Amino acid sequence: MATDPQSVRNDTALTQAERSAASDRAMLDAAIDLVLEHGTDKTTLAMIGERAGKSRGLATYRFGSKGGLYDALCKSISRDWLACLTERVGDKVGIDAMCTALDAIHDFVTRSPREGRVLQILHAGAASPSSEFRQTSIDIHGRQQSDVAEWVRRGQAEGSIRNDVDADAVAGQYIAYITGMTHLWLVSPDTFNFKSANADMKRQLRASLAVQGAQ
Amino acid sequence: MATDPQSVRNDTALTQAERSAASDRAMLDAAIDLVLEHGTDKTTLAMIGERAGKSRGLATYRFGSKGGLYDALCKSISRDWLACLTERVGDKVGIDAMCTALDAIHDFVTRSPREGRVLQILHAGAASPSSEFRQTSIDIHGRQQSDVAEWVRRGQAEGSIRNDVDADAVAGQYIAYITGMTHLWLVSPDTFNFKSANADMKRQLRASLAVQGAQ
DNA sequence: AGTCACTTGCTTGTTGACAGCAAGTTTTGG
DNA sequence: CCAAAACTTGCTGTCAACAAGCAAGTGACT
Repeated sequence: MATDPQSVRNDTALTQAERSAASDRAMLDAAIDLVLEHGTDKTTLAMIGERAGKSRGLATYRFGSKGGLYDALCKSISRDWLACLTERVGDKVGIDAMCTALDAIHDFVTRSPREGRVLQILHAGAASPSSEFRQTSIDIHGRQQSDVAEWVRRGQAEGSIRNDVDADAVAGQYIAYITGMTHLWLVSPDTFNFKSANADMKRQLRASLAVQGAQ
Repeated sequence: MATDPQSVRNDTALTQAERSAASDRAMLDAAIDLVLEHGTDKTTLAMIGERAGKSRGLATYRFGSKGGLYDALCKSISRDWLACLTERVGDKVGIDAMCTALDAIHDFVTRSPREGRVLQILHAGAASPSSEFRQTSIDIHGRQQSDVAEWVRRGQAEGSIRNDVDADAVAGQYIAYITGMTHLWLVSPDTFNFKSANADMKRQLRASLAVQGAQ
């Protein structure tokens, strides 16, 4: 009973959990900076640890390996993106949900351009056979695709989407388009007009999915 | 005319140019193997030189750097792909050209799966800020996109494509879709049905671009 | 033909940097 | 005070990049 931890801990002292959470965040933030500057391969674990105000070895110690760190970073940003998406889409379904998702992508990339770019770079890296978050990337795409397919099915149920389209096929095309569009924007942001591409896509979605005369 | 080099050269002796061309090819072939096995980053220049039957230092000497080698490899495979594409498409225009190009992709990936996969991996790598063939990748996409836009315009000129669509916007969407589709197929070939995705896309192209009542 | 000056293809030695590990040191908390 | 957790430092093997060199090829001139 005698000891009271809080009485002897000053402002800077944190609990163990707080310490590690804070240093994890600092290192992931540093990793975002460095990946944007130098890419994933020319960023070193020592650079990440030191920019986070820690030692050169901490990143390795905490995340196990370079791939492990990027996997954690991918999951962290994906969480934010998913939060942004679900907040925007809410419980919309059908064409509305698909169009709102396009807006959500644009919003996320505008509000968090650094995180958005890094997420793209990481997903692109999943193409490599040696990638450690290949499976993570596959899972994310799979989940997004089944979400979209569900939007389409509910749109058909409520009568806003034609019944003669295959929900899974539409979802596949939609996800492929988004994947390609974000990749092209990432590689050359100047020659790619995100906003007008989105407007075109929305028009396209309505034209090909909406039931005749509806909307 | 006095000297006749060919008379004194035996079977195994090659001219300098032939020698370097042969070793370049051998190293690019070795690089394809190794990139498929280990990815770009875990493949070493020494491995490439040695699998090509040469020394560990030749790849660096000839291509200057790891990035330089991958840039050369990207250009080499792109040449084959472009040849395959132009052979298939010929002087088709409009929706025909766009659908044939989808078939050409499927053909190329079926006939040269190794080259196709490596090309995808390299293009994905262009996402990194440190990539040395970033510009190469941008140029290739730009050229493809303007080719597609030209197909659309000629299709409009010959009356097979509606006049109220914007050729550049259509080309952008088409290229974005192809980019995403090939990426998704690369990352998880098992969960992605290339053939049926192509069929869906063709239907989609005809539905959204064809003049009412034509075809 | 012969040999000499020069170029080109290729190999080997070396250096600096990095990932990953292991053995330590400091901080926390009971 | 001591165990556990957070963190640092020392070290090793590997790699990209470079540089110095060797050997085969090439052309010019006799």
